[in-house]
Amino acid sequence: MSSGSSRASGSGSGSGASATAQLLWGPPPKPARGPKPALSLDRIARAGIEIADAEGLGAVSMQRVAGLLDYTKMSLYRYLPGKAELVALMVEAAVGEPTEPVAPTEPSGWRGQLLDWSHHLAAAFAAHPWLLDATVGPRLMGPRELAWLERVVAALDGTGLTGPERMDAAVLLAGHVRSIAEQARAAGPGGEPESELLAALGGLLQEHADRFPALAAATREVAVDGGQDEAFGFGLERILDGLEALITRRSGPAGS
Amino acid sequence: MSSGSSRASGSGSGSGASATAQLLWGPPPKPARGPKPALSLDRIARAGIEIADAEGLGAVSMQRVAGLLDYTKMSLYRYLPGKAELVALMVEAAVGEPTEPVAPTEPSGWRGQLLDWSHHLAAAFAAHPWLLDATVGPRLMGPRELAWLERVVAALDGTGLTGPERMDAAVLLAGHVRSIAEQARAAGPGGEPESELLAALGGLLQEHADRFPALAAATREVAVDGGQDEAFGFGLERILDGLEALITRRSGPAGS
DNA sequence: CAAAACTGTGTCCGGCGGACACTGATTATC
DNA sequence: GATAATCAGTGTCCGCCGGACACAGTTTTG
Repeated sequence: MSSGSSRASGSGSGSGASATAQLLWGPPPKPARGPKPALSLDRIARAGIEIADAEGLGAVSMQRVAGLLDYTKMSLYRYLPGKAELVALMVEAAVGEPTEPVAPTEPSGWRGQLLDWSHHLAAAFAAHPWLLDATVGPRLMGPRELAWLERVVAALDGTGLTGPERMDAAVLLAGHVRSIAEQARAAGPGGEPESELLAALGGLLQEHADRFPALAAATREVAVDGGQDEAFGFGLERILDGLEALITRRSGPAGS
Repeated sequence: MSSGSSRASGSGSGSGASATAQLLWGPPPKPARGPKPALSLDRIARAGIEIADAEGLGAVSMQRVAGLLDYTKMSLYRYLPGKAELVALMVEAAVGEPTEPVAPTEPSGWRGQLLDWSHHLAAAFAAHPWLLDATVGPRLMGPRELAWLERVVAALDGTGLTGPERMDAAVLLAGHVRSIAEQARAAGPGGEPESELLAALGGLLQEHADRFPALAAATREVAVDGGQDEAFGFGLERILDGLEALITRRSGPAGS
């Protein structure tokens, strides 16, 4: 199901969406009658994260997670309806609480807020690269994840942007952070500029430079410039510039 | 998976990267000695696309593809080293040849070029939603895919942007198109505004509106506004505005 | 005509997510 | 305190996946 993703779940017992919602949003730890559970959702999620951090999301299977906790695979199904829910919990645990706004809301402070937010999000992706795999496609988000979204939308309060526009801006920013994070991962966990993959791609590009003249020329310059950090900042500044242009264009003629 | 995705291949026989490269870039159809192959890479890829279009990338397995062609699974391995290569071929076949630039390169024609390019890319994602799943993470790109990238980089020739900056702009645009395409897919293949998933998310959001005030307020307005199309255009205009700001800022003081 | 080379097949393996029936511990009720 | 309901953890089974490998059949080369 890993790569398959999209529409696959919901085959088994519960209604997939609401089951996930219950786990992510309303986990009332009812006092039960039988024996006390030896495991907990938190421990399970942390075990999954440990595996994913070390070997990627593909290495996370029920058996692996259970084995790491010295239990059998089926024990986990007493806590989670399926693997999709496990991943959802892992994501929710790994993203962490969003950081507080740096400064209340100075005039044009939104730009600093968004900059800060983007860097924090990028840091989360860097710390847990598998988040890129776990957050693709339509899914149900947890409270932590929504809180991140809330922060960026709230930062745009008072800018004159409509609600949908603020949402669109959030999507725009998040998309950029994702793109760069994926690019950075392709280049290798460390700073090595040449993963076997990038080297192969570069070789092919130079080999067929006649078919891709602009591209070949552009990539030849990359070595001189920095790397992914530059790309991150560049796109970020472009987006913020674009937002600023819209905001001033709207408030300019009427207000100040 | 999907999700497995990332680093999983390369276990078996050939060196994963170069094998894929050979299939995508240099397929010299050598005249062979034995019986003529009854299948072809093209037919196999098209069968895979047919399944993926109908049921998503998760439904694409060797057995399914082989079955659709009335062959057995192992026959396919005579043509492809593994599933990763199959997906790579499917992507390369599905993206299609990039469209020609609309107008040579008028002054500030780059903006129209990029707009056109983005819409064509969005159309590709809409026609084959599984492309979103198939193009995540570090992969080797085929000539068609590189040609798309080439077109956007070429469109920025003569704008004063450096090579890396042009690449960064391409990543920025592509990331935006991806984000919107994923959002659109979540809303449902048709135009239904309420997939079960979005409804659940909206319900949760209103239920906890106190924790996400800005978000709750922003999403309440969504119904009034259009939908994903607006989001696409909005982000696109912001990015282009940001690029234009940089371009004019650079060439302004010196040139015209 | 033989031999080599190649295509397609059947069978097997380990691993995956998950269903289901079961044992055993715990606790609420009488 | 005895009993019955309930729930945690286990073992076994299934179908499906990607892939390895040996084999049969066919066609070209010498």
